[in-house]
Amino acid sequence: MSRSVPAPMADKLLATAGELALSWDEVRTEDIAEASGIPRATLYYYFSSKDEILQFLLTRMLERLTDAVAAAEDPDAAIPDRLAAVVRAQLAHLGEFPATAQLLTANLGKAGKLPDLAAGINAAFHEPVRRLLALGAANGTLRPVDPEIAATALYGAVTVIGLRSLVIDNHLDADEVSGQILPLFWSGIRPDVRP
Amino acid sequence: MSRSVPAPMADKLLATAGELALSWDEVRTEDIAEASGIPRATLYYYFSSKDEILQFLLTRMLERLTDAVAAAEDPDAAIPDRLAAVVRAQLAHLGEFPATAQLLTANLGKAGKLPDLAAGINAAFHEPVRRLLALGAANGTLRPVDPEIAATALYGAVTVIGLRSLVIDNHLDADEVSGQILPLFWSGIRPDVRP
DNA sequence: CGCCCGGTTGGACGACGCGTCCAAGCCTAC
DNA sequence: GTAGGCTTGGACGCGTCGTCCAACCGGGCG
Repeated sequence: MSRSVPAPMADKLLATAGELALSWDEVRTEDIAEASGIPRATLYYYFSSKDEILQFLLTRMLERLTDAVAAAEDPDAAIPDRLAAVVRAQLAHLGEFPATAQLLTANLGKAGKLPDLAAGINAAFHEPVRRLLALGAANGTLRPVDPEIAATALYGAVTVIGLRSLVIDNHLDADEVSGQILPLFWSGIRPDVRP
Repeated sequence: MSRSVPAPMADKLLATAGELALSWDEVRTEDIAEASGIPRATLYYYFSSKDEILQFLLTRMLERLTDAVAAAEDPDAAIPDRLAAVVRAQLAHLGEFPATAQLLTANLGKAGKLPDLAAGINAAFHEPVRRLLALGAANGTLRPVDPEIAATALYGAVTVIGLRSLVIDNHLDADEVSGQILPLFWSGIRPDVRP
């Protein structure tokens, strides 16, 4: 169990994530200390292991994303628009904090064993989409599909396309990318019927 | 550079992947030795590092998948059917070799830095889908979408849904899962127009 | 037969990073 | 001024990786 981390230290850590290697076991505690300016002994005063530092970075990132998604949604708008807003907010977050986002996917092996991280991914990515898909199916503004499956598919598509954009282009334009993903999921790949 | 691995040793290693922890840095070389029956000294005779063993496992897995995908495709069938066959073959492979598939995604951080692994993922997952999407768009059997984006989206959706099925249900029925993914991508989530 | 040579193996070893511990310093509150 | 909590440097034990070597095995060849 870690002591509650003082805000300035949390900021330093989150700000420093970009300078660390992607594969967490190639990051030495001394690297974290150097990059963040927090000495090793102090890190171990607050965290009981290196993996707990990773967990801290990732849960903080997911909490912020969960909040950003909630803020992006206009409860009065039509479901398809709300869904678009959620996806755009998720992509915008990937673009804003690329380092932690890549840390998450690069270390899914560790992350998968931490229950609260799985819950965080669910709260930030899966659940907001699943809810809207179910609502839309119920009121007829979306075609009825299995919301569980479709939400998972969107999660996979959004994160993989987002990370691909980050890796290849080294940046991510949320409007541009969501403008590519959403029409694909909206209309599918069935050819338009000729009238 | 690793010596060419004798076939019996390769088989032992691939067969043993399921007994190893998901996070590669939690796997000790001694664990690999015990699980596979190949002594540590012999492993280091063929591989120059633990990561090279991981790379070997993953590239072999991706090569098999690439072959399976090529075999599943009937060049005379219609593009949408060929696309469905490709996706089904990918899911079937995830179901058949769940351990290596999970190893791949759990250690993307290491895998991402190895160029031939990235190429392997492309050859097994991305390229076959991209090609069909482009062909279908050209001959009108698929709605024209950016094949690059759509192939990436399908890759994300297929792997994430496949792994979710493996983790939750502990098995994967390729027909069932492809029967859920394909209609979603085929028709999208736009509500059907009332005539 | 005796030799060579490549593969196989056990065991020892150095390097290195993690996590622990302690003692000294510092600051604040009382 | 003193007590208690935070901060830090430095040293240490421990486990794992990767290396090395010497011994062994078995087949091919002169």
